[in-house]
Amino acid sequence: MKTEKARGELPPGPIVITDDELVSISVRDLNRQLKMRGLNREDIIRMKQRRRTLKNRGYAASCRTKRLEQKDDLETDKSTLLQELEMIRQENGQLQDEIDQLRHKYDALKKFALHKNIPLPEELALSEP
Amino acid sequence: MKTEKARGELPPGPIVITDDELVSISVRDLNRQLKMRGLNREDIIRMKQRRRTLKNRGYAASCRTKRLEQKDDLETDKSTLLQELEMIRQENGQLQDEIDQLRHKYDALKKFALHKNIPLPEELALSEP
DNA sequence: ATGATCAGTCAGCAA
DNA sequence: TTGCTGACTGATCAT
Repeated sequence: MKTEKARGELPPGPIVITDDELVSISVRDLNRQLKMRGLNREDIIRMKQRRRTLKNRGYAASCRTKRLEQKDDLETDKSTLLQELEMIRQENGQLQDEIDQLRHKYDALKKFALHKNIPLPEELALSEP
Repeated sequence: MKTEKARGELPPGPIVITDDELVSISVRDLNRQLKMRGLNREDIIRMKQRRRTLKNRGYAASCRTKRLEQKDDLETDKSTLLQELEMIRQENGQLQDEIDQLRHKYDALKKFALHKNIPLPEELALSEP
């Protein structure tokens, strides 16, 4: 970052405006200020260019910040998804266990009926693959 | 990218070496070459600096490439995880359906026994919340 | 004109 | 010395 020049109250001199002011001032006001003091076309062009450069400096900073934010977002998304996946995998295992238990009990019930020679209705006698 | 200067076969002149050569040559060889031709200390310093700059240009390119790759990796990881999550959610739903079906059939079997006044063994008579 | 982004340059850190 | 990265600059593109 370039150092900032201190500025008095509008002394007509070579240093007319600080960087901060130059970037924030509107084009209209800038032109007015430039006209108020008598400035070379060269100086005016230089001033305009300095303004553009300062703006660019800001844009570049935004760009970098944005890039970092996007990266952070992606990383956050990723770890969130990983956690979510882990949760669901666990849930999945529990469901599988539940199925196994149910199937066991169902089979036991059928076996009981079979031993007792109790005929089951067709739709209840089917086995589960 | 800066343009590349063509070079003849070691003519002792101001242009001694191309950019490509300058970045790839070893420091030892560079020093040898510089000594072979009689060069100012200034020219030598300039040459060294040019070499460093060229190297930096390459480093910057690597840095950008790397950054892009990492971003791509993150994005790939993310979409993979999303797919995986979708798969597992579906699987989960299927398991849940299976459980519901099993539970229905189990209940039906118990109800059947109840109507027929068939006493069930205790561990088979329990209901599942 | 403004804003964003790329490639190149330099400073400064780390290996 | 080498390699990497943050910040700055100018070029270039789009709005």
